[in-house]
Amino acid sequence: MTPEVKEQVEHQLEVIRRGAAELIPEEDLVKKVRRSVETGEPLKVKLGLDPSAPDIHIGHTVVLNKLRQFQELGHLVQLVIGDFTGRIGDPTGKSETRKQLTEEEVKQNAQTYAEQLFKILDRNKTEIHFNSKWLSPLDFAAVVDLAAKTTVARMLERDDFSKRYHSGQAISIHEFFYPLMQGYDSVALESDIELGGTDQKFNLLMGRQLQREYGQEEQVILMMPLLEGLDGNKKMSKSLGNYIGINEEPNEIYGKAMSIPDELMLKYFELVTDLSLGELKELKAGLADGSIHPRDAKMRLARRLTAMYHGDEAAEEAEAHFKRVFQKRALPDEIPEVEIAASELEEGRVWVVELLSKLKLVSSKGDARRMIKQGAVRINEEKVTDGNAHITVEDGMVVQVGKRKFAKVKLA
RNA sequence: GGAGGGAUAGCGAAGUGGCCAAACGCAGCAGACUGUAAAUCUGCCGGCUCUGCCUUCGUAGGUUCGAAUCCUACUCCCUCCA
Repeated sequence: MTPEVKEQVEHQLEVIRRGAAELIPEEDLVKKVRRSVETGEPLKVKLGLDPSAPDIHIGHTVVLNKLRQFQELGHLVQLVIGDFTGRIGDPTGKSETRKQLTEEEVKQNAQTYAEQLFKILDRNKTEIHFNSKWLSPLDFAAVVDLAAKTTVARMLERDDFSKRYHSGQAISIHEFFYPLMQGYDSVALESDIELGGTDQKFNLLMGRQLQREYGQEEQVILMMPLLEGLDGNKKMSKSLGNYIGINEEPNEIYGKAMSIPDELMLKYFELVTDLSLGELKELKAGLADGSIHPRDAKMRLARRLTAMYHGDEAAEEAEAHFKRVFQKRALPDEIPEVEIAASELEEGRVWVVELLSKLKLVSSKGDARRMIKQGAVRINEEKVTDGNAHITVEDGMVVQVGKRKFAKVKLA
C-alpha cells in the first residue's frame, strides 16, 4: 500500500466510523475501502426504505446523513424502496399482512421520498430501486430455495421472534420472509455495505448470510444509533407521533426541537446536525461546567435544525416567533384567519363555546367548556371565565386557546 | 379435528348484576412554576341544549325493575393437544 492510499483509506474509515453504533466486521470494511481507493471503483452502499410511510423525519436522517458522507467519499448509494416487502411489514408482533400498494401509490410515494431525500443526498450518486422488480418474479421453487438457506432456529435468534415465541405469542410463517427478502435485496444488488439502525441487526446480518450462500462477497453492515423521539425514550416514529418531519414548517421544527428533554440535546446535536466534532466537544464542556445555559444550547439546536431544512433566514424567523409566543407569551405575527358568516350570529353575538367550536380551536363543545374552566381561553388577550357568556364578534378579533392555538375572526 | 382462553375509551390494563361514562398506567390537553413546547406540581381527558340528558365495554338478539357484567347465536384473535 502506498502512503497516499494508506492515508486515503484512513481518512475514509474515520469518516465512516464517526457516530456509528456498530460495524460488522471492521476487517471487511478496511478491505473494501482499500480496494475502492486502489481501483477507483465506488462502494455500493444500500439502504432499505419502507414504502408505506414516505414522510421522512429527522430520525431517518441519522442514517441518511451517513449515506451522504459516503457520497462525499465518492461512493454510490443504493436506495431500495421495499414495495414488495412492504406487504409484510417488518415483524413487530401486531403487524398483519398489509394490503399491497397499487403501482400508482408506490410511484407516488417514491416521488415523495425522492423530494425529501434529495434535500440530504446527492442525486447524482444515488440509485433508486424497487424490490418488487426482483422479488415478484420469483416462483415458488425459488422461494423454497431461498427459505432453505436458513433455519427456524436461526430465525428464532431474532430478538423479536424469540420473545414472542417464548411468551406464546403468534409468529406467522410469512413474517420469516421479511428478513429473507431484505437480505435477498442485497444479493440482487450485490451491495458492499448496508446501513440501518441498531434494530435492523438481524435483517442486516441475513443479507451477509444470503450473499455468502449465493456465492457473493458479504456486505459490511453499519448500524447507526436509534434516535429517541420528542418524548425522550421511545424511538422516533411517525406512528408514535413523537417526530420532527423534515418537511414541516419552520415554526414546527423549531418548536418541536425545543420540546425535547434536555438530556437528549447532545445526542441530537451529534446525530442530526452538521455540527463539527470540535464544536460538539466545546458545547459538551460548556454544558457540563454551567457556562452554557441549557436553554440557549437547545435554542441553538432548534435553530440549526430548522436552518438545515429551511435556510438561515427561516430559522431566525422561527426563533423570533418562539421567543415572542412562548417566552413572552405574546401573540404571534401571523394568525390564521377564520371566516364567520354574519348569518351565524344573533344580533352580532355568539355563545363563546359555539365560537371556539366554529373556529376549530377545540375538538368538541365539551372540550371548549373544559378549556374555559381551566382558564385557557383568551379573546383579544383577555381571559374568558364564563362558559355561558355570549360575546359580540368583531372583525379581526383574536381568539386563543392555550399557548399554541390562535385564530383571527374574519366576518363575512 | 378436539380442548381451553380472550375481545373494555388513542394504547396498555382493572372491573364479572345496581355505588360504571367505567379504577390505574402511558400518551394527549390545560394551568402553575420555570430556563424552553425541558423537568416538577395540579387539573382535565365520550357527546350534548351540561347540577341534567344521550351514546359507548367485539356484533346481533334475549333474561332482568336494572347488564361491561347473566343467557343464546355470530365474528375475530390466541394457546394447548392431534
